[in-house]
This record gives sequence, structure tokens and C-alpha cells, in this order.
Amino acid sequence: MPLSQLNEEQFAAASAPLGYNLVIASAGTGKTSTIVGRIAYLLKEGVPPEKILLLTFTNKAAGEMIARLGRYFPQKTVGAIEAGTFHAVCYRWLKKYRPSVALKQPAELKTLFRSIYEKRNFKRIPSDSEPFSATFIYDMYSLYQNSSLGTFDSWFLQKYPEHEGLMDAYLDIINEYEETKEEYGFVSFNDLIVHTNKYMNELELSLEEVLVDEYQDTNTLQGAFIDEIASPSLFCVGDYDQSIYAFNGANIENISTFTERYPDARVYTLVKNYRSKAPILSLANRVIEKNPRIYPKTLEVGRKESAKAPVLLVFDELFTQYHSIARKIGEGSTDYEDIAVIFRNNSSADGIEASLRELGIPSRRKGGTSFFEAREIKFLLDLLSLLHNPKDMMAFIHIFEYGNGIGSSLAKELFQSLVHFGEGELIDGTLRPTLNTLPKLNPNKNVQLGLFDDDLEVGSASRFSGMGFDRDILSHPVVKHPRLNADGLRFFIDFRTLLEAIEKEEHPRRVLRKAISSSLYERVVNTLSGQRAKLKSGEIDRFKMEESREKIYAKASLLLELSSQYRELGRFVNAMILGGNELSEGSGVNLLTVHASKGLEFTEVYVVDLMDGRFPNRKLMSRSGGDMEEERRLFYVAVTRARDMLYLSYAKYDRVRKMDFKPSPFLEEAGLIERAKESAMI
DNA sequence: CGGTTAGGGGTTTTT
DNA sequence: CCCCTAACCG
Repeated sequence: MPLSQLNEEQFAAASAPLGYNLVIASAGTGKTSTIVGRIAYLLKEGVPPEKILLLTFTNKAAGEMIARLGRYFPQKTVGAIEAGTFHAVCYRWLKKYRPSVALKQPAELKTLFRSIYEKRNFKRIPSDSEPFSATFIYDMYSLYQNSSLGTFDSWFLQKYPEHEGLMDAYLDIINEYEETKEEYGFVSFNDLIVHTNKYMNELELSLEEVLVDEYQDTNTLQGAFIDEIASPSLFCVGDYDQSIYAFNGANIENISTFTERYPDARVYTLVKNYRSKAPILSLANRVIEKNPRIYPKTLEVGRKESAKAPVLLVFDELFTQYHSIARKIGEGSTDYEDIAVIFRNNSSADGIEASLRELGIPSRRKGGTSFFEAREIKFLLDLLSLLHNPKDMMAFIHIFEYGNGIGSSLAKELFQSLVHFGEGELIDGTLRPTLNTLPKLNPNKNVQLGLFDDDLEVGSASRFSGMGFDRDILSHPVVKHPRLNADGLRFFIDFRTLLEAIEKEEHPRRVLRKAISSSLYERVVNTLSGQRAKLKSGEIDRFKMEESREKIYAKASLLLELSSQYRELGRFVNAMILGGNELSEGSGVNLLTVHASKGLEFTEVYVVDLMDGRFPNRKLMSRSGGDMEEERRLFYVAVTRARDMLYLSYAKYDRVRKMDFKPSPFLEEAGLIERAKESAMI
């Protein structure tokens, strides 16, 4: 049984009576085992599995915990436990009464937001201050949703009172943005929780206990979600020293005021560390002690065996650092899978990845950047999104931007035209148009200036005659759009052919198979592989292009494989957005940002680019959200990922950007650099 | 000249 | 990937 494997302090927490329980679990103290033990305890006490809700920070973490329980309880039992991230759980619940939820990537919604913003003419609004950019307002609005339960204007004006004169315009933009999302059926990550909070009563939940992992990183919105559930029993596990999501509204008060909000709460503290050897732990403690203590705690060493002290590596140049570390990894005896290179900023990853590859050392980077954000995959997902939700103008635009001579503006007009031809239905308008004239279009012009609804000059189909097009296609009303050229029309024809073939399909796998072998995709693959094989001279390397094509089709088959376990298009696409970047391709040395390393552990860890400015990231600290304490927690999280060996490294100079660096102050706090020695050096 | 498309350069962390 | 700018079109 999982319970019998717990130590005393873990057992005490796991077997706490129902009620409000807070577990302060420092790095490496067996947080996961304790949560697994807690669920085992609940099940043994007769709590029905479907009345247990487990909220984690990644879906992978939830999956692993459920899998561990699966070794002791029947599949039917553990399968009934509701588990996942806040977002995944909200999605599941939301789907029940709002079946057509189309989850959209933040970048996508930002584009939508910007297009609404750009229609406004701020010059007409008298104000002392320059209006904020669309991106900034979008980011602030998103942060607001995560961190405040009041109104946007009062939250925002508290920070920027001088923008009062512009507030009405900002609110107007936000309003239209919300309406447009509604119209297209779009939902953001935040909306998943916001909407669920609103409909909580209709869900008629009767949970007996809610468990929250990584409680220190819950934000105000998630806190409200937990409150709305109104579970009679809470089991919240966290460590304020590992709170690193302030930029996402993480509210450390959720953990620090727990005992005030629940006066009869019990607090358990786990301090026995089983992960890291003593010198690593004492280094971590030395640094984190500089932050204020919220609940008292001192980490105790569980692993007493002899150990090597953490090593500081100093290099003259940034790439010398990457190369040397790669060589060191190659010469060492630790399995590649047990090694992690951890950095503050993603920009460090490319250099390390390249250095490892040069030596033939396999590596993997967590997340979608490599797979789900690849354009060849995004294209296919956009296609599926559009088929499932033909109102998705964003997906349509992204698809059509691959057509030669088609940009976002023409793509938008084509979308509106096709919808018009089909009397509101994109697919009808494309395959069997009933209306034959171009609609009045509303181009991206300043609404406030009164410019709108231009009549388009009608282009004649005769401009395509003699170019080898079928008479059938030339009778389609889309050819009347004056800015559509021959290449654009060819693209449309391929789109139409594919749409005809997949219109009636529901299985993601079958749709994908047809899409991948279509001539539309062939076009996209040609464009992409051509771009990737382009030499500096502008010539295309045929060999490189062929290689690139193969890679693209290999990725596409991987997506095809992933799709086979889904029966419904919408679910597949949403699942890819919700959990897609938790998948990582390949195997080998792990390359991770500090944020991505949360909750993981490795035998050997390299924390790189420990230069003042980069880690701590001074640029972020000067913006809202971040501060030195948060950066220190990030350092703490990074070093406590190490079990046996810890290397901390920095470079003095960046030869590409011609920048000199000083070592991170955390190295001094860790006792690895003496201040006097360092100042003598400079 | 305005609007649009295409391509080059710098980059902050996640569900 | 987002922003900026150069080329291009009508």
C-alpha cells in the first residue's frame, strides 16, 4: 500500500482527518508520494473515487499519480477519480453543457485582439498619455483575469491612473473582443476557469475532497474556483519557496492566509529531503534563507551518503560554455536521460542543443516549440479546427496565408465572401454556393472615421481564361474577388477539393490522413521545405529540401498517430492545445527552462547562464509581477532538481552581442564566489 | 499614396 | 514568434 511506504511526517499528513488541510512540502520531501498516499487513505476510508478531485499543475503529473494508484487499486476505481490541471478539469465540465468549446492558443487570441484594437483611432481621444499597445492591453487583461475578481477598469487604473481618459476605449476594445470570441465560439485558457466559475451551480458537484498540488502557484482565479467548489474537505500541498508564477497572477496569499481563511485548518510540514545530497541541499538553503520565511521550516537531509560539492564553472565566452558543458556531458558516465540542463530563459536552449548535437549527444526539449508550434503541424490543426468549427475565421486565415499572394487581409475577405455565398455556411459557400454576388465587406479601417462597407469592384472570371482552369471552377463566385490571382485560385481549388473529401468525416484520424496526402498540404510542404532549404545566396539546396520534406511528413505521421485515440475532431484539437506541450519528442539530455523543470528531478543538473541580468532576469524584474525574491525562488527550484551532482555555470562575455557579464548574485549568496575576489577581478 | 504582402532581426517565464 | 521595413500592387 502507498501509505505504508510513507515516513512519519508524510503519514501524518496523508491520514489527516477530513477538513481543511495545508501541507507545506519543501523540495524533494516526497510531495507526490504524500498525495498518492492521501488518495489511497481516502479510498480506504470509503470515499467514492468520483467524489475526489485532484488538481495538478500539469496533466502529466496527474497521470503519473493516477498510474501509481493504479498499482494498488482496480482500474475502475482510479479511473473514476477526477484528475488533471485546473484547465483540463474545467474543460471536461464545460464540455457537458457547452459542447462546442473551441480552445484557442493565446497567440491566436492576441492576434484577434490586435485586429480589434487596430480599428480604433486613438488620435481622436484627448489624453495626456500615449495609449498602450494592443499586446500590452491584452497581456494586462489576461493578468487581470487571473489575479482580480473586481472590474478591469478599477484594477487597471490602480496601476495606471494616468490612463483614465483612455479607459473607455480600452473597455470598448475588450468588450468587442469578448463578443467576437463568443461569435466564433472561441475560449481562452482563462475563460475555461472563468466560465466554469459562473456555471458552478449547474454542475451540481458533490465532491468530498479536493486535492491541490503546487498550491503556491495557484492564482486568484484558481483560488476562486476552489472556493466556488465549496468542498467540505481540502488537501492543499505547496511550498512558498517554489512559487514562480507571479507573472501569471500566482497569489502567494492563497498559501500564506490559508489558516486565516480556514480558522480550523491543520498545517503539516514535510522537511525530510530524500532527493538531494547534503551539499546541494545546504547550498539551496543558504540562498533561499535570504527570502522572508512564511511558515518556519528547515530542510533535513535524508540522504547521508558521501557526496561531491556543487561545482562552479566559469567560462570566458557564452559558446565556450555551451561547448564545454556538452563535452563534459559526453565524457561523463551518467545516462543522458538522467541529466538536465536548466536555464532561466529559453534563448539559452538553442546554443546548448546545437553544441550537444555537434557531439552526437541526443537531447530533448520539453514542449510544443518543437512539435505543436511547428508550422506544418499548426496547419493541420487549423484545418481540423476549421472543419469542426467553420466559424473559425482565424484558422481559415492561417490556412489561406499559404496561398501565394494571399495575406491576412485578403484571406479575411475570402472567408467573409465564402460565408456569404453559403448564406452563413462556409462549407456550403465553398462547395455549393447559392448566392452569386460579392458581399459588402468591412475592411480594417478606422471605424471612428466613418469609413466602412466599401463595395468591391467585381473582378471578371475572364481574367483566368486560357490558364488551364476548369469551366466549373470559373463559375464559382469567389473568382469575382478582384484581388484573387491565379496562384490564389489554385490554392482555393485544392482547398475545395480537400474539403469535399473530408466534409462528412468525423474521425480525426481519417480526416488527417486525407489532409496529409492532399495536394493542398503538398503545396504547404513545398513552401515550408523551400524556405528551410534556402541558402544565404537565395538558392534552394535540393538535398536539404528533400530532407526537410521527410522531416515534415514524419511529424505529420506522428500527429496522425496521436489522433487515433480520439473519436471527435473538437476533442482532439482541444486536447492538443490543452496538453500538447507536455509531450516531448525523442530522448536524451533534458533541456528545460526553470519553469518547465518544476516537479522533476535528475541525477546530474547543470544550471547555465548564471549571469546578472539573465538570471536574475533584470528585464522581467522591472516589469510587473517579477522581483528579486521571485528570481531567488527560481534559482532555488533550479538547484533543488539535482539528486547527486550540481554544476552552476556562467560566461563572462557574449561575443555575438558583444556584452560583458558579471556573475549572478545568487552565486555569491550560494558561497561559490567571494565578493572581494570578484571585485578584484573586475 | 495607402494598403498589403513578404522577409529580416531580436526574444520573457505557462496552462 | 512579433515587430519593423522594404517592395509591390492598384
